[in-house]
Amino acid sequence: MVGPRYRQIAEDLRDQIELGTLAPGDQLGTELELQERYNASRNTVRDAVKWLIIRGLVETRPGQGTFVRPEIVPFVTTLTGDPQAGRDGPIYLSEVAASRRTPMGSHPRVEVRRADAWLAEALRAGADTTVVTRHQRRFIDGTPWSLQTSYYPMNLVERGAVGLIQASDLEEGTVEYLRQKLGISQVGYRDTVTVRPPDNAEADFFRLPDDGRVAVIETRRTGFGADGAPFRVTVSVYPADRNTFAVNVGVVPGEFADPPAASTGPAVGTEADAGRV
Amino acid sequence: MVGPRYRQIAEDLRDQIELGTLAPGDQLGTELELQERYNASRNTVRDAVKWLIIRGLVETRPGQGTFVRPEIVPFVTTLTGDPQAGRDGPIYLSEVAASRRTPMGSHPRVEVRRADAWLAEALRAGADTTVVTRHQRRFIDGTPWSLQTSYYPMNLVERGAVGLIQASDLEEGTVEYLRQKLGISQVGYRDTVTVRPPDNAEADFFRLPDDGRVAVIETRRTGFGADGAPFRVTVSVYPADRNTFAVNVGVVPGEFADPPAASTGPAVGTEADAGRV
DNA sequence: AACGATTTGTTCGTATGTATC
DNA sequence: TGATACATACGAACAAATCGT
Repeated sequence: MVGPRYRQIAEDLRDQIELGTLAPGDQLGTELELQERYNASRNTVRDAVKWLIIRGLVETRPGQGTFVRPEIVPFVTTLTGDPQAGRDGPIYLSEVAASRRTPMGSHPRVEVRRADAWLAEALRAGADTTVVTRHQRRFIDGTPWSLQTSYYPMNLVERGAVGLIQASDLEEGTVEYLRQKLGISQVGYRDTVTVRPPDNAEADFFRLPDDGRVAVIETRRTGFGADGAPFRVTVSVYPADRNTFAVNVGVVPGEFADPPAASTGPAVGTEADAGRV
Repeated sequence: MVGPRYRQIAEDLRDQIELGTLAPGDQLGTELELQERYNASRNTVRDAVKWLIIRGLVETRPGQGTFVRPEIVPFVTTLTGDPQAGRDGPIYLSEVAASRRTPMGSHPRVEVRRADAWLAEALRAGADTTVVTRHQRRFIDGTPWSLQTSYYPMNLVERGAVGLIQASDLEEGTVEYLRQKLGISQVGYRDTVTVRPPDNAEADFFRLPDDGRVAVIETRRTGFGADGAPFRVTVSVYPADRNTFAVNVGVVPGEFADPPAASTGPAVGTEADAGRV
C-alpha cells in the first residue's frame, strides 16, 4: 500500500509544493539534507527528485540545488483566423507584439529537396516531387520559442514565385506573396496538433534539459487553394510547457477575437545571427 | 564531446531503433546482455534505458524485458465544427465510430459544488458561484481515452434545466438539451489546448507507466450564448501519446470535413461499471 | 499448485567528475 | 582556490513480476 520509498518521499515533497509550503523558486533542500530528513540513501533521494522532475514540479541546477519550478505564463497561439492570411509573415510578429512580448525571427534558411512520403501525400503529389523548404527559428523575449518549416511544391517557383527560393523574408508573408504573384488564394487550411518527444536538434534549440519534462507540440498546417488542392505545408514545433493553443468557432466575445488579417505593426528586428542562417 | 556513457549507449540503441535494426515489439536485450555488450555496469545500462523510456522509444515490463514500443495510431479529434452542437452527446460517439473504433462512455457522475477561481472567471460569475459538474470517463476499443468534466452554472437548473443534475445521459447532448429547455443557443465556443503532466488520478486511469513519457493534453471549451456570455465550460483530458487534434478553417476538402451536427449512429453500449459511477 | 530460473525494480554504499559560488 | 551541490559510474543485495516445468 505504501509503495516504494522514493515514491513516498516524492509525494511528500509534492504535497509540500502543492500546499505552498514550498513556493516556486524555493530550494527543496540539498540531497544531503533530504537524506537526513527522510533517513534514506542519496540514490533513493535522487530517485524521488527524478520523479518530481518528470512531472515538471522541480528542476535541478548543478552546483546550486533543486528548486521548485516557477509557474510559466504560456504564450497563446490562436489557430483559427482568416484563411487568406498566413502565419509566417507579419501575423506572427503582430500577434506576439500584441501580448507585449518581443518577437524575433531568423531569416529563413531555404533548401530545395525531394519530398518525403508523408509530405508528398500531404501535398497530394507524386513520390518524386521536389519541394522548397523555408526554415525559420523564432524567439520571444530572447528565449527560443518555435522552429518552423514550410514546404512548397517546386513548380510554384517554376510558375514564377521565385521569391520562395530567396533566403530573405517576404514582408507580406508567403501566403500573400503567392496570391499576388500567382493568384493562388488560400481559401482554407487544416491544422493538426500532436505531442511527441523532441529530437536532438529540438532539445538543443529549446534548451530542454536532458532530464525529463521533455515534450514538444507539433502543428502541421496544410493550406488549400480555390481548386481544393493543397499548395503548402507548414510544420511548427513548440516546447510543450510554454505554449497554449486556442481555437475559436462561431461567435466568441471580442476579447478572444482571432488575429487580424493584416498587420499594421512596425518592422521588427531579426535575431543577431540572422545572417548565418 | 562524447558525453556521458549512458547517453552513448542510449543513442546507439536509439539509432538501431530508428534504422529498423530493432523493430517495434522487439526485445532490446536483457540488462545483463547490454552490460556485456557495452561493457558497462547494470546501473549505467539502466540509465540508458531510462533515457529511451522518457523519449517514448521503449517500454520495460517487469519479469519480461525491455521492448521497442509499437507505433500508436492516434485518434484524431476535430475541434472545429458546428457551434450549435456539443461534444458530450452523440457527436463523440459518432465521430469515434466513424473511424471504425468502438467508443464507450460511463454514465455521468454529477456533483454540485462551489466554483474555483478560474472557473468563476471563465463563466464570468462571482467567486461564490455554485456549479453543476458532470464527469464522464471515455474509452475507445476498451482502452481509457479521456476524462471529461463539464461545468454549468447552478442557475441553469433553477431556471428549469433539471436534467443537468440527473446522473443519466442526455441523449441529445447537453447543448441541445439546454436549447430545447431554456432556449439557450450556443452560438460559439473557444477551445484552449495545453500540455501538462498528469495528476495521480489521471496517471491511474490512463494507466500511464510511472516511469517517464507522461503527459496529458487538456482542452477547455467555453461555450457562449447569443448574448455573448459563457454558459458552460468543458474540460477534457487525454493521454498525449494517443491523440491528435485537428482544426479546419475556411474551405477544406471533403475528406477532412468537420463532424456532423447530428448523429445517425445506433445506440452504443456504456462501460461495464457504468452503474457505479 | 509449487518451484526455480529469468528479468526488471528498489535500495544501499562508494568513488569520482563537473558546475557554481 | 576551496567548499558546496548535483551528475556519472560502479558494485552489491534483495524484492517483485513473469514464465516454463
